[in-house]
Amino acid sequence: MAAAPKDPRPCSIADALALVGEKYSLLVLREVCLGNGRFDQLVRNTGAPRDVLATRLRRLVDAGILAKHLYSERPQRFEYRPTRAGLELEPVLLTLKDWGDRHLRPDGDLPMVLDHGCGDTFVPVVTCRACGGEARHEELTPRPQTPGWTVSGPTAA
Amino acid sequence: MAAAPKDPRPCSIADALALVGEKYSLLVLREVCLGNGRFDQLVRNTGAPRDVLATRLRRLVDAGILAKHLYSERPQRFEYRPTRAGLELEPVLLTLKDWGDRHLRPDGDLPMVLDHGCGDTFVPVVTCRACGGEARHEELTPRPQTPGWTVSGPTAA
DNA sequence: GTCGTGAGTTGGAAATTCAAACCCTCCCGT
DNA sequence: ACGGGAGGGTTTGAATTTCCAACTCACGAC
Repeated sequence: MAAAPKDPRPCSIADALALVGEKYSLLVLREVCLGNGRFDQLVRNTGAPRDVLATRLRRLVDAGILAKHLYSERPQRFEYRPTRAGLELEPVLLTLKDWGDRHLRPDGDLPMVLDHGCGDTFVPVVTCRACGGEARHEELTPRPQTPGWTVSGPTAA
Repeated sequence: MAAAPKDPRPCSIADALALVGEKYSLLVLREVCLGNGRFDQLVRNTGAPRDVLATRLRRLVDAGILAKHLYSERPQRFEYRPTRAGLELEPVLLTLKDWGDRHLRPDGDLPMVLDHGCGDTFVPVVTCRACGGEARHEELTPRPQTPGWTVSGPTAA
């Protein structure tokens, strides 16, 4: 019989969400990736209260997702920019945006469109690094590496 | 001069997060996608308080992301399963997991590994539907479709 | 009958969020 | 020198949420 764990499942998704899953954090990252990294821009564009925004920014900087960038000495003025690690969260934003575009906008009236360098409109597809095929739920088999944690069989609706 | 908007930027990311961005929602979806859709499993595996979990489940069902599935009449027992829309959030989970695996586990000690149908370990790559190329930040040009909202130029760190 | 299981609901204390106001440093025009 | 204004926050107190433990209700098993 499997152990009856008291703590939640160990999981990189949970760990990632502990850093960027709080309210506004991903919206901050969105703006910062768009190049709108100043405090007042972030307040306006995300709608976050100023104090909450200050807290989130500290956390994201501490986590190495954003960095403060001086754009003016005298008066000292900073701008937040994504670090390498922050930019690597862009796939999360892209897939989330795509889901929202497809499921929350039946009219097809998108607030933002991305153009890809190839000349076409960008639509994300998640593929397998090894074979290049699109990720389909039925072709993914989860293998928990921690004893006591299981998955339960057919996962379709 | 651009308008000075009072409301936050209209955005599918924000709209999607309004549905699935609350604490535990994506962990619930993770478990449900793994096939662990029963209330007590969700409590144990996500760590969510029972009342919060009940609230989240109602919201996700209302949003059409999960559906209740009767697995036993007398006594009536339900299980939550992802709908089509819920399964289409899997790319978000996959990219988030990958980020967590790479940035939050320097030891390379992953709590879960996914096997792909192709026989290899699954690692997600986000590609452009049109050209098949991997999405790179510098090759994506955002074009806001709503007047008054801008993006500010170079977005690299 | 009493115990155990599954799926929640209830009640109150603790932690977060929110909005508005405030502060500080500098730059500018007069 | 003085009065704005902009940028980047901090403070304060009220409104929400979260958390946790305990409780409920419906059954089935012993």
